[in-house]
This record gives sequence, structure tokens and C-alpha cells, in this order.
Amino acid sequence: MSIIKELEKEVEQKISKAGYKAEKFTFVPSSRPDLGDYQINDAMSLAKKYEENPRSIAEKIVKELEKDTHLTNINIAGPGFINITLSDDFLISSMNKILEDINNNIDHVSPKKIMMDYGGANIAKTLHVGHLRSANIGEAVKRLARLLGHEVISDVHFGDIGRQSGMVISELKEKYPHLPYFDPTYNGNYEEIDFDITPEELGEIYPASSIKAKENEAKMEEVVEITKELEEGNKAYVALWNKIKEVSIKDISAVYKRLNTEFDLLEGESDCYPYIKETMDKIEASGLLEESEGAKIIDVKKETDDSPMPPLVVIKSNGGTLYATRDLATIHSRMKRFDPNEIWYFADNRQALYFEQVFRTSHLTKLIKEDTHLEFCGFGTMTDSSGRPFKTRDGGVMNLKDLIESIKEETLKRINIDMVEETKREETAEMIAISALKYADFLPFRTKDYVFDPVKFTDLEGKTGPYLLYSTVRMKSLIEKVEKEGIKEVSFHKLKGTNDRLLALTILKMPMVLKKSLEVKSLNEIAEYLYKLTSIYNSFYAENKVLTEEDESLKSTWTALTKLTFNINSLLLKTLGIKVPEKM
RNA sequence: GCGCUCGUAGCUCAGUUGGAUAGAGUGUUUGGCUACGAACCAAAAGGUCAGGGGUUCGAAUCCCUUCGAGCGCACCA
Repeated sequence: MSIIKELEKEVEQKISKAGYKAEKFTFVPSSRPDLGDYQINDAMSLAKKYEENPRSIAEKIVKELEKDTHLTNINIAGPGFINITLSDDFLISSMNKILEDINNNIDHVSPKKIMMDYGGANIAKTLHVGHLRSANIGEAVKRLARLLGHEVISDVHFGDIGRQSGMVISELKEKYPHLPYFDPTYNGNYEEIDFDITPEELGEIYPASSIKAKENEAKMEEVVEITKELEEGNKAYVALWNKIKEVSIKDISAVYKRLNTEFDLLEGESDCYPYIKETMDKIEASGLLEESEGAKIIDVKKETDDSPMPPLVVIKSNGGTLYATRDLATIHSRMKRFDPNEIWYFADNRQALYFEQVFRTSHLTKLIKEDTHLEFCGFGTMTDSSGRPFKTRDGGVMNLKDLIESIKEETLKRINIDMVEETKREETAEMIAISALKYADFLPFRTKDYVFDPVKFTDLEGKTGPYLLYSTVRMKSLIEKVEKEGIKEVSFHKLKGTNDRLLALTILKMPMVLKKSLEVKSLNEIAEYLYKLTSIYNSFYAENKVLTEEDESLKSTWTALTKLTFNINSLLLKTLGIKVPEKM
């Protein structure tokens, strides 16, 4: 348990010793740092419950709190706010404990087995800026969940089948009609056909096809037919599709790697095919499947619904599967193979209603256990400055690789060439560019739509990834210099100045930040916290000269403070999936 | 039409299980490299929290309402 959590429990006990039982006990960092470090707001709400003056309640609580030697300057303000200050001795011993083991600053959870579904890249398309959020947020939440003690299995869940496949094949047929894949009389081995396609070309095929199919009914009919034949195992189409998948997955995986996004499972929608029959048998057995206009549907309305809830189509009227069929079969497959307690899905908010339908169906048809928790973690859409989903000038969406390259180019110009060896500059620029991209993506709250402004991502100053990296690298450099010079020991002895104390207090807030972030599955608070901690450190850094400090115990304390901040930055940046270079 | 989400500084965003004086970055103005690394630090200015009403000791936060924006509403994913 974290030090601050232990203190919180202690304070809660004091309140009950004073004779009160708070319903919503609040022990939070003070909004008035001039009055104290922490505040307790319960006297006001207790006043109503116990029909007593809030200030007299506060006084009784204060009397108990005063017995605690960790706390000083306990005072009551306004209608009954209790302000308390942590003693320097307490802060110093806390900092030493955390320096010794950072787990003293983390509250672990009771472990669960969680499957996380994020990434969701589409085989038919190259990765664009819209794929950033799912990868970044999913990966970071995974790392955070593991840090706090959960067992997590992540799956990219490629969109590797469905109408998009039909779109691509149909377009290739139009573009390369001579290919043997489209020759019904072809007798040879489809695997040996000499045909290559680049990721770039692939990137153009799908949008072209999609536009045509929207305008041309005959084209759409062909797409639907090809999709169905592919699903049913048409050898030519399967061979062609496998080739496309190979090219595309290789390309996509390389970008994910650059984003430090790693998956335990590189499965796709099509991997659920062996489970579709079992899944449909289970759904059928529930007796809830109905026929409607030729399709098979499930009514997922609830009596408590106060808005319309459309039924979920499970099998199309042409007998084919669709997104929902495959998501349900994937759930069945995951339950059967991994038996997780929870499954979390990271996808665009616009899919919220759809997932609600799938989750209800899973419960109703008992594809999952009674207590299996399915959760949709939606994220906001990236829009342009006028609020519409982001498009580049020519109407397409910006390619993720191009974006990374443009940030990298900017970064390369600013690398400190005296510090970074020539052979490492490329790698360093990559790390800095990725940090800029990822950090900017974490700052807005998960569910909020946000404006894609290339300038925002390419910013290298202010509240940015490069700022955090630069400061962290500088801390490391300082620690190395102090150690090289020779120092007897590194630990906290005394706090001097407001920044030392502020830094210690900020460090103690870390457990709450981590806990809350995992609860809401958003990284913005961790991102803000990192900036806050780093900027306080930088003020401290500008104010004090550690290296030349003559007071031995102060030098030791300041080195310890630098080390601790560095350790926390390293841990949290790693959790966000951001790598720190040696120099920059 | 029904539903969901949202509206906070010039711009981009935090803050919403109700707490004290609404915060950052950026931009603007100004100061600091003979310096443990200036991708840094210090300071100023910038607000009817979309408008109105209500609940209460207390509202950016909860409820009602008006205006504005985005999204979703069965065989796409």
C-alpha cells in the first residue's frame, strides 16, 4: 500500500474516533496550498447527518488529528474545511522509502485477467492518423493495468475480412483483369502466381473502390458477391487475399512497432471463423434468434430502456456473416481459450451503440459468464478545425508514416550534435518524434473529440513530449556527474525551499493519479502529472546548483530528489509507451 | 423525429462521485545563458465557464429550459 494511502486510512480512523462516520470520506490535496497540504471536507456533510454545527464537528476531528505526529498546522477555515500540513520529518522519511522502492508509491489492485482489444487496423487500408488513438491509449492502458497488478492479454484484432476485402479484390479485378485469380479456366497453383503489391498502392485501392461502389450499384453487387465467395473459401480469392494480408500486416506492424505498441495476439476477425458454428449453435440454443426480412436477428431491448434500441443483426439475409457475427464468435473464442474476467474494447465513440448491442447479446445468449464484464472504451474522433472528421487537403486522411516522418525531420534539426553521436542521431530523432506524437495524443480526455492540428503534434516546446524527454535526460546527466565526482550517500535529510517541499508533495500524489487513470481508462491525468512534476523539478533545477553545493546533507538530498524524479518520469513515460533517449 | 456527446482565456485543452480565489500550454509583452544541458527558467496581461432559471451553507460540475456543434439510430466496419 502506498504511504499516502496509509495516511488516508489513519485519518479516516481519527474521524470515527471523533465519533463520526463519513459517507464520502475525502482526503484530498488542498486547493489552497497557502492553508495546508491536504484538506478534509467532511465536516459540512456530516453537519447535516448529525444535525450539528459543522465547525464544532471539525473541532472534534481536529482534536483527534492533533494526536498524530505526522501532521502539523491543523486548522479550520470557512464553513468547516479542515486543513492539514504534513510534517517535514514525515515527508523526508516517505521520500526515502519511495526512493528505496517505488512500489511504496503505488497502490496495487486485486488482480484480474483482462483481455484488451485495441489497434483495430484495417488490412485494406494503410494506417492513418485516425488509428493513433486506439493504439496509443490501448497500449498505455495495458501497461498501466499491468503496473497496478492486472494480468492483461492484448489483441490487435485486425479488420482482415468483410466487405473491405471484397472492395479491394473487386478493384484489383478491374485494374488487373488479366491476373489468373480472375480467370475461371486457370488450373495452376494460386500460391505461385507472380503478383506483388506495395503498401502504397494498396492504400489507394480501397478508397477508389469504396467511392465507386457508393455511386455504382452494379459495382456494389459485385463487391458483396466477392465478399461472400471469399468467406465461403473461393480458392483464387483466398490466395489473393492472403497475399494482400501479408503485405499489409507487415506494413502495419512496422508502424505499430514505431509507436511502441505491442500485441500479445496478432489475430484478426477472420481468426474467429473456426468458432462461428459453435457460437451460432449457442445463440440458437438460447431460443432468442428471430427471423426478420430474411435476416437472423436478436432483440436486445430492455424494459428499463428509455430510448429505442434496435435489434442486432447476427446473420445477413444472404446467409453471410457480418461484423456482429464475428465479434460474437471472437468473444466465444476468447472465453473458451482464455476465460478472462473482463474484455475491454478501444474504438471510436461512434461504435458505442453497436457494442452495447453485442454486449447485451453476449449476456442474453450466455456466450459469456454471468460475471464477465465487457466494456466499451470509446474515444473521441479526430476532427479538423471546423469540427469535421480530419481530412488532408486532397480529401484523404493523413498517412501516419508521413506524419511521423515530418515530425522527425523537424526534430533532427534540433538535436544537440555535441551531445549525440552521429550514429545515434537518427534513432534519437525517432524517439523524440514519437514522444511528441504520443504525448499530444494523451493530453485530451479519452472520450473527447479533438482537433487534429499538425502544428500541435510537431510542437517541440512547452507542454510536450520533447520537454519531458529533455528534462529527464538532463536529470540523468546531472546524476551521472554527481556520482562521477564521488558522493558518500544519496538520501533525503532536509527540505529547503518551496520547490523541494512541493516536489515531495507532488510525488506523493502519484498513487491517486494512477488509480484514477486506470478507473477512467484515460491517460490525460498521467500526462498532466508528468508535466507538473517535471516543471516543478525544472524550477528547482534553475534555482539550485546541486553539483557545487557545499552542504553535504543538502547535496545528498538534492541528488536524491533528482534521482526520485528521474525514476518516476522513467516509469511513467514507459507506461505511456514513450522511450527516453540517452542524450538529445 | 428519437437518442448520445459536447460548448471553459485569441487558439488548443485540463478541471465535472458539488468545495475555498476556475488552471495549463501556446500566442502577445518583458527579463534571464562567463551558468549542473536555454527543447529551460522568471514575470505581466488575458474569463458573463454558450444564455436563462432552479436545487443548497456552497454549482464550470447536479436538475429544467433556450441556442449552437458533432455523432448514432438492423443486414457497412
